[in-house]
Parts: sequence; C-alpha cells; structure tokens
Amino acid sequence: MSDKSGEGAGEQPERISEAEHTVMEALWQRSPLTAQEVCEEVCGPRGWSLATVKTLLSRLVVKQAVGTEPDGKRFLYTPRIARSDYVGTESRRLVDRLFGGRAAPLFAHLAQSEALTEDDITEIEALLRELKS
Amino acid sequence: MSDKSGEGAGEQPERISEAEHTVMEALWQRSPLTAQEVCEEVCGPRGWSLATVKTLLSRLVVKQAVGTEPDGKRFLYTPRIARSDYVGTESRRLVDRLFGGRAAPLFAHLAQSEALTEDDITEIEALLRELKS
DNA sequence: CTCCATCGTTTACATACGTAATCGACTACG
DNA sequence: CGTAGTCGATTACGTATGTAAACGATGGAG
Repeated sequence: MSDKSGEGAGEQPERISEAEHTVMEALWQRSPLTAQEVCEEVCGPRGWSLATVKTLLSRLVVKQAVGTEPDGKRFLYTPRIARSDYVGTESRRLVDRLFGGRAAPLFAHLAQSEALTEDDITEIEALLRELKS
Repeated sequence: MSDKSGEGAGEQPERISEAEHTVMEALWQRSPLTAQEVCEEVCGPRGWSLATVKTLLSRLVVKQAVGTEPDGKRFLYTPRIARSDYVGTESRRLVDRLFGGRAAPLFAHLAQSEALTEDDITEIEALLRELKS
C-alpha cells in the first residue's frame, strides 16, 4: 500500500506548540474565522502582529490541525481537531510523564498545592457519584 | 535594586525540556550521581549516548536545576529543585492553559477518557474525605 | 484602467531542543 | 615517563518555535 503521503487514517497528529494553541483556542471559541478575526481575538492579549497569526495559521494548516475554506479573496479557518481530543491528549501526556499514568497522584498534588477550590471539590464529588452510579 | 544577575531570590526558574526532565527523574530517584551513572539509568530506555546525557546535565546546571559537587576528577550531580515543585508547576501550567485554571474540568476529562482506574477513584475519594475533614 | 489595500505565501532570523562528536586536561596503568 | 582512557567543556548541526517583514496576486475604489 502506498502510504506515501496520502491521507490514510494512521497519521498521528503533529504536536501543536503553545503559540499555535492560542490560535486554536480562538478557533474553538468561534469558527470559521478569517486571519484578521483571529488576530482581533489574540493579537491584543499576546502582543502579536497580524503577520505572526498568519504564520501560526499556516503552520496549523500544514499540521492538519485547521482546515481552510476559500471565501472570495481570503480564507476561512476552521479547527480540524476537536478541542476535547487535544485536551485529552495533552492531559494524558502530562499524567504519563509526571505521575506514571495514574491520575490520583495528580489529584493529590493539586489538592496539596491548594489548586482545588471549594467549587472544584464539590464538582468532583458530583462526578464521582456519577461514575459510581 | 540590582536584580542584575545576582542570586537574589526572584529568579523564576527556566523551563526544563522533556529530554532534560528524563535526566531529572533519574536524579530524583537517586542522587548524587555521576554522568556515567545517570547514563546507566536513562541511556538504555531512551537510546541515548553518554555524550547526550552530558549535554543535558550541563544545560540543567546552567538552568540551575541541578548542582554539582566535585568528586576527584569528576562531578556528582544533585537536583536543586524538588520534584514536587516541578510537578506542581507543570500541573498548574496545564490546568491554566487548558482548563482555565480549574481542576474540576481536568478531572472530568480524565474521567470521561477512561483515564481513571478503579484504584484512582478510590484514592481520590479518600483524599476528598481528608480534605473535608 | 490604475492604484492601493489585503490576502496568503515565502523568506528571515534568533533562540530552544535533541542528539552527538571533538577537544584539552588529567589520571592511572604499564 | 609515556600513553590510553575518562571527564567536563566546547562546538556542531538539524529541526522546532516564536516572531515578523517582504513579496506577489488580486479585487475594489475612483
């Protein structure tokens, strides 16, 4: 089988960098967007120029993390990977790397470092109850 | 105040890369170690050469993440940052970046993606009970 | 039809990272 | 005393990342 560069199904997605992730967040929030619109969302907070956003968008297109759709002269950009997938992968990576794949130690750490608010605790209790249903 | 490059207390620690982290884990496991010994721990699993470990160690020394102590001809390397600090920082970064700083959504994600084992759940329940004590 | 504002694309460049070979100093063996 | 092994330090080099300017096409204003 020519797995040359076709689209098969077995492409493990390329890593998305932190700057790129910022752009993804904008697209997950609302899409499709033009480069201009993405910039309006993120350039301010990050102190970026439009050029930077354009670069990041191209790289994300190459990585197949966002897709384009022509709209007259310009493009509309849309995420091609779900936020939940990204978040899941990243979370898993962290848990694997730092806690030997076990979630409990991560939880313990968050608890100890006071990263858990009252609300978090209440919510987690609710989730636990659901899990045991 | 001269915050020039002295040692004050206000140095936010430089990022430790993934490869460097592998070396840190070896040192957290047991220390002090020689470069040789670190290599014995990690070169196999990662397919690294001793040279690579040496490079990573130097970079970690520059980043002040590990300290050295002369031992005759060679050095003994020791972590200068606690694993729990590193783990805490990294966890926080992830939670901030992906979950708006809230731990509950992270937890929900782990739960949904089946990243939680029975044991995890039991342990977390125990932790929760402790927190509410 | 001409000119300008915009697009996306290409090129740029500094720093970080992964991975390692090489080099100068020193020590231990013969 | 000379030589080989070992150590940390220096240098190397390709790719990734952050950040952006330059370029060529093109569509709309006049």
